[in-house]
Amino acid sequence: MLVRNAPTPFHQQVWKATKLIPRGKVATYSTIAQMVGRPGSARAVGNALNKNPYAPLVPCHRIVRSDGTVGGFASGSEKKTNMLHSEGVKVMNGKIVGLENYLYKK
DNA sequence: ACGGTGACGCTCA
DNA sequence: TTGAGCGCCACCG
Repeated sequence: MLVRNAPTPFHQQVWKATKLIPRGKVATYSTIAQMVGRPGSARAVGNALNKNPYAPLVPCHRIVRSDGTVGGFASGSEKKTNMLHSEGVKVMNGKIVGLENYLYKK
């Protein structure tokens, strides 16, 4: 069947790693990929967050790209930008200002 | 400095 | 079941 009614361990790790990000901090897809033990597969991370059944539970809006761009989000990148502002993260034109300042690393 | 392509894991139809 | 796409990143020319 290949149709997984249950999420894979990889997904679980992605959501867990995302929830580990403290408020006011952000992380890149690559960072999350390394946290889950799948470096170089940042695509799978983005896909997992997009399909994550715990959308309000997982702060997927804290996940940004390596260059600091918010990228694309399911609920609308503009809304995410607003949420990031509420957390104290400076975002300008869909891009994190001082990404390294807010970048969360393991 | 810039642009385009390859590549990984997972999901959808 | 198989084939193709995705919220990407890194490398190469």
